Amino acid sequence: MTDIATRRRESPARRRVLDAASALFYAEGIHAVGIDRVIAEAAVAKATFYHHFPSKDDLVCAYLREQSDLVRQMTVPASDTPEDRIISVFESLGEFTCGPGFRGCAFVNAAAEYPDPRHPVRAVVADHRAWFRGVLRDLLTAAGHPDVERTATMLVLLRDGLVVSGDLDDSEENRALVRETVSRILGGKPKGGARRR
Amino acid sequence: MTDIATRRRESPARRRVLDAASALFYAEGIHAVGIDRVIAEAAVAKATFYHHFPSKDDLVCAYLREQSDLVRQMTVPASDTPEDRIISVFESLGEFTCGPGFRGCAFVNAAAEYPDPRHPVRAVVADHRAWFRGVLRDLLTAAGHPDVERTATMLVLLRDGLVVSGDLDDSEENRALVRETVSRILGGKPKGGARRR
DNA sequence: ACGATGGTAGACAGACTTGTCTGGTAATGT
DNA sequence: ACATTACCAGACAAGTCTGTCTACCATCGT
Repeated sequence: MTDIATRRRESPARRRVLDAASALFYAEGIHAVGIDRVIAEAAVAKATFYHHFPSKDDLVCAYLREQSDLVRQMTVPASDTPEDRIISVFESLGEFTCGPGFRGCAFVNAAAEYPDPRHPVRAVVADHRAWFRGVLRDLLTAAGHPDVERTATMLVLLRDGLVVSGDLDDSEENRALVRETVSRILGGKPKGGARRR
Repeated sequence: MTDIATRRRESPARRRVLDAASALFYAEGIHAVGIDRVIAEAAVAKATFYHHFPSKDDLVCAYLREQSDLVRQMTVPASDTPEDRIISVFESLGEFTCGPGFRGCAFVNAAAEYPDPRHPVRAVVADHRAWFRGVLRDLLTAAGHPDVERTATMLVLLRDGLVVSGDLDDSEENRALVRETVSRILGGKPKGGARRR
């Protein structure tokens, strides 16, 4: 979606607005950043801003959609086996949470600020999450995993844990455990109704 | 901390403010709820509010401290074996995320709205997380688990996953998988450096 | 009897919020 | 040549935000 050709065609002012908004919203939170801050940082007139984005909500959705696009472009797991590809996805995630400016997941953080499930922002978040779950489902299926749906759900839990704890706890410690955690989740074979106890 | 004796001794107006603030902050977010909303809901004069809470930040911290106290009171895992107690803690959490008014974790949501790690709100969040990790560490130690620290870290990741995904995805599905997920995390024995490939 | 404490009601200040509107300039496509 | 489009600068409206302040009332311990 947001490839180079599209960017070249798009208006420079709009680009500056989106870049400024992304940096500010992610670093400081959405409600905490006013339109005036965004247009000042983007060096854009107010009328120009409202020409490209009819409301702040539109800007927020555009910000999240672009983040989703960027994540999708970066998530191209290139490894030998499908199982290694799953591990690769999560190791990238673990490294991401150790990055210098990491402040949690843009989607989780945005959802915390927009509690109404019917709000458009929530739809963008849900769309992104559905995509990620689909990636995991495909990889598990390709790996011939015997319990695709349930394991995909568990891996989504791990994903959310990594982005939250990566912001609030020691992200290096988490990164060092990513591989082992994925292995434990993948490796526990349920084998019918037999439960440990 | 917040036991019945303390509550009886405390001022009714302050109690109403804290109750109103807790409900509003949790349901709608902190930045989205102004002081005027809180004092109107609590039926309290503005001067009275600022008498008990010098600033909004103080109110937010008091809200989170009380939530932490409530969680600690509710987290009294009564089961036979320590391992069952761990499962019990997470099954309670899974049920909690299925509750009617569940809107995610108060601490995670608050942290999303206060990105500055040096902010007092972040200290309350960190304190709560340290307590929870300590509970897991103690239970794992009591259970004689061979890998206490690393497994505690993984279980914290699971906790964060449950509270985030419980708000954004199908919380019933997560609840149905809690027991199995904890088992997989506990059960995968690292046994020296042997890694699956 | 009296001061301290805790409470109510509401005006006020000053900053900040989103969003609209006027007016003018520059580039671009037909 | 001309209309459309994109852009800039900034005033403005109407509301909300946190926090302060005045003025008054009730209760209670000493």
